[in-house]
Amino acid sequence: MPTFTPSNTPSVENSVLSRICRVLNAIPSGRVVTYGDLAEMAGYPRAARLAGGVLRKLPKDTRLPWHRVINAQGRISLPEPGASRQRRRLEDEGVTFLKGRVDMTRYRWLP
DNA sequence: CCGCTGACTCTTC
DNA sequence: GGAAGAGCCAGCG
Repeated sequence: MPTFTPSNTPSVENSVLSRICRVLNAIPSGRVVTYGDLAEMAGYPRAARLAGGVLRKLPKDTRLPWHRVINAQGRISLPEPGASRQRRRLEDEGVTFLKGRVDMTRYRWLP
């Protein structure tokens, strides 16, 4: 979670980013969600691209499970070399890929 | 206020 | 199933 100071009133950091991060932390290991799901669960229906934008700006060393977010097709949207890292992390958590795709019916997290 | 930009999605061919 | 086009939404210059 980012650190806030009462002085700065970040439009992005506070609302969107904090909500996204909260949802992100709630995703169990070995499960995945789509960008659309992430945005919706954060309170921004149909703002899938927004979710992607937030993830893109996360620091490389973040502890957040950013790798559990994939696109609606079950594919990784992150360009290389990130894609390889993401896939490896998911596989480490037990998520299997079939023909480059994640079996959404089995791993998609739906609270 | 305007216009452009995306780790996106959905619908149609 | 893959390509193409049209929505979508908030942030940013």
